[in-house]
Amino acid sequence: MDDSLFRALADPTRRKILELLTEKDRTAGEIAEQFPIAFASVSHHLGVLKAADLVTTEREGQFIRYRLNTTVFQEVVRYFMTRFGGEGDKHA
Amino acid sequence: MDDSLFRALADPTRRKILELLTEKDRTAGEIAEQFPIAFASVSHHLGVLKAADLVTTEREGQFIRYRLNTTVFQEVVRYFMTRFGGEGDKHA
DNA sequence: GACATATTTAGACGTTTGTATAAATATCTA
DNA sequence: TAGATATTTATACAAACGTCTAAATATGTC
Repeated sequence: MDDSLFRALADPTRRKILELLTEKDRTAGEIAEQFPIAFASVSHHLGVLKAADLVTTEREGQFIRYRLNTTVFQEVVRYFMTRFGGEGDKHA
Repeated sequence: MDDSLFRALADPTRRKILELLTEKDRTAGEIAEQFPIAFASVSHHLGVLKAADLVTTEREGQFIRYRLNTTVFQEVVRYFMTRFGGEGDKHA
């Protein structure tokens, strides 16, 4: 399990971004306007999330669309269930 | 979901500590000797894990025994499954 | 090409983090 | 009480982090 993944999840703004992307894909600007910090700061967070492979990007003209990479989340769930799950998956 | 939890998981040494505690409960010293860093540094990590409620402690004479708090891990799994799971729990 | 919009990159700055050493606290044994 | 062992707390410091402003890059429109 990659270190960058957990470091990426450590910041609350980034987790909020991921939750926003759960609803639907969004452009960088759409994401940024949800937060009280500078666009450049959000862009930095998006870069961290992308480096951790938690999101993917696709250019659409001027815009860059961000999408959740659900595959990685399934790996995270597996990580926790196998190592620390206890009986956590019994009633899943 | 508490912020301290994800911050606690962000450090590789702390994740290693948690994996050690998966096998069996251990005293602070038993944990510390597994790492190349100072005992005091490991003690700091243990404090972070305890503050995040990822471990519990119990004094046994001179020793302090650390134990994994599996309840919190189940909450983490639930967090990921509900928010980002996609179809991750279908084949669990 | 020139200008507007969308986004990232660069550089700076204060805060947090992980580590170390030294001192403090707690328990056990004699 | 004195001394040994186990662990934490205090303090310091370099590295990493989150944020900012300004500049750079990319695309679309005129």
